[in-house]
Amino acid sequence: MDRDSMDGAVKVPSKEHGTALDAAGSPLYQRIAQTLQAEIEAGMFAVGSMLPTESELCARFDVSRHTIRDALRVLGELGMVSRRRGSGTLIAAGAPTTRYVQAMRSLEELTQYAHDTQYEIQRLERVAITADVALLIPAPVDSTWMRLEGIRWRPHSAEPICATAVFVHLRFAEHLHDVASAEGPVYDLIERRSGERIAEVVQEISAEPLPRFAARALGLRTGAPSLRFVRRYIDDSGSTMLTSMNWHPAEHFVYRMRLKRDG
Amino acid sequence: MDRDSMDGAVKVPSKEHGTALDAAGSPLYQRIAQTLQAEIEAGMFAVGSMLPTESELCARFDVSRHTIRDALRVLGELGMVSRRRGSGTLIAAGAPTTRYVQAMRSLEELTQYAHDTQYEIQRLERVAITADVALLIPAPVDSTWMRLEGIRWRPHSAEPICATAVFVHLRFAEHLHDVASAEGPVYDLIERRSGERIAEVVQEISAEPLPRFAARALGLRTGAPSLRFVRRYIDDSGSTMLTSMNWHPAEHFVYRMRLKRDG
DNA sequence: GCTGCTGATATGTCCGGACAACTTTCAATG
DNA sequence: CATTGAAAGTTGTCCGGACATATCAGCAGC
Repeated sequence: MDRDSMDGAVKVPSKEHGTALDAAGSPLYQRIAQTLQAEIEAGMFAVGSMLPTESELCARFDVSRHTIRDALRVLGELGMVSRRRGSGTLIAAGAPTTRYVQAMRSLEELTQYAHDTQYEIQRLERVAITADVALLIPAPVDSTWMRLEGIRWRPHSAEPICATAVFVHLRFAEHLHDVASAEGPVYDLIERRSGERIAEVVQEISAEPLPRFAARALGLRTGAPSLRFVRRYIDDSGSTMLTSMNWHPAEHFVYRMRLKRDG
Repeated sequence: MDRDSMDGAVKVPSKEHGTALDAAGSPLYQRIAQTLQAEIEAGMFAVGSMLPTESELCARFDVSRHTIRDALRVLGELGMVSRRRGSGTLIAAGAPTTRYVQAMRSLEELTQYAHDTQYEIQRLERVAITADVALLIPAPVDSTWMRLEGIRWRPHSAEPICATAVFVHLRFAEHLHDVASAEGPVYDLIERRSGERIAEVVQEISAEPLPRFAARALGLRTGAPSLRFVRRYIDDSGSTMLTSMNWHPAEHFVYRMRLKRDG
């Protein structure tokens, strides 16, 4: 009944209309967000349960609904709560999530190939998936996919950067007819022509001996040490659109990534 | 004078009070944001110049200031504009930035070692930096650093995961005296005890032959193929706090990362 | 010419209210 | 018992207004 008995750590002394920075040095909605964050971190609200409703929080802190919504928006951006119309505010995490992020503007930054490198396609064929690549794509053994084989070159260099094998799902086969003369990476071609969007990319990096076809393409012996990248391009439903495999000779390639603390 | 003459692509037909979804299927502020985004991308507003003020946009779209602010907040989250109180809204980019992100809650996810792996320290010493590691740390040749040498084990396995060499800046030497008995990774120890925060991590992955000390620790021959990770932990000022180097035997390790399209 | 003040202007914060859209609950109905 | 439908509750959207605070241009004064 008496709402004053459950006030919470945020003092609002004068308060007649709407003056910023009432008590402390930071805005009211930020202080409310900090109070709620501290209470969630302290376990006063259990993860998985519901936060009090907006109107209850309005009463508790004695502020307008707009101010409460600004505070809840801050918690949402921290990943601590998730909100659903009609349902309420769910406490999603006991602490701010995603403290370190690697961000890139485009998928080209993922591959780290310079913009002026050239891709030479040596082969384009329909193939039945063998057991060794079935796990990598992933796809059922004996299912049919399009397979591209090629080499990537630096502009004025005699040495190739890497050998590649790209497996593309059959439903995109029609978009590959002139892939040899097209510009840019294969996934970009597929995304532009089919209209399907890449929702996620999974990249696996490992040290592997060169398979025969890659060794031949690179002019090295089969089994020579190499750095292998397998990139799966995945759509909204979670199924693989295409998988690219790249073998880099061991001596000539370093993959670099940078993570920054966010906030 | 006549504000109707400069209306922009967003139709607001009926409109008497504030009904959601007036014309199309999405809220008004989102449609306004999309309109402005398209205009910026089309070059109608130059990058580096100022967007019209909130009140001008209110007049143009014939909506309240609150709705305009919601739209500008969307553009801000996309990284296209940056706003400054008293100054105005600066157009920061011609297209949404950082479309793909890899996020992690802690740096332990970067290393991908399971939580229950154990780190056995075999050596702790002051060393003068030699030319071959000077570039990796990076540090001047002949400068003095602390060097930790060790092996990481899976709990009930006879085979080690990797051999490691960690170089720690001298100013943290005092925090390493009982590192052998301490829990958790070295960077975490340093961060907790020194109070200095890691602002950034740079990781380099390459295929390298095993150096002698690592080969001995892993029970393999020198020069055997391996996957090497070099991680630099960097403070706010941009200087390296510590650098960790890890050699994984080629057959037993795959580094996996996942990037999602955001928004 | 430089400094400092003043006023205009822009965004930030906060209040109030109203209706829309969605979810959940529960009672009535078949 | 299962299904439907109404009602209550909750968040989303949008309007109006007011004042606070930061920025900048211009002007007066030294």
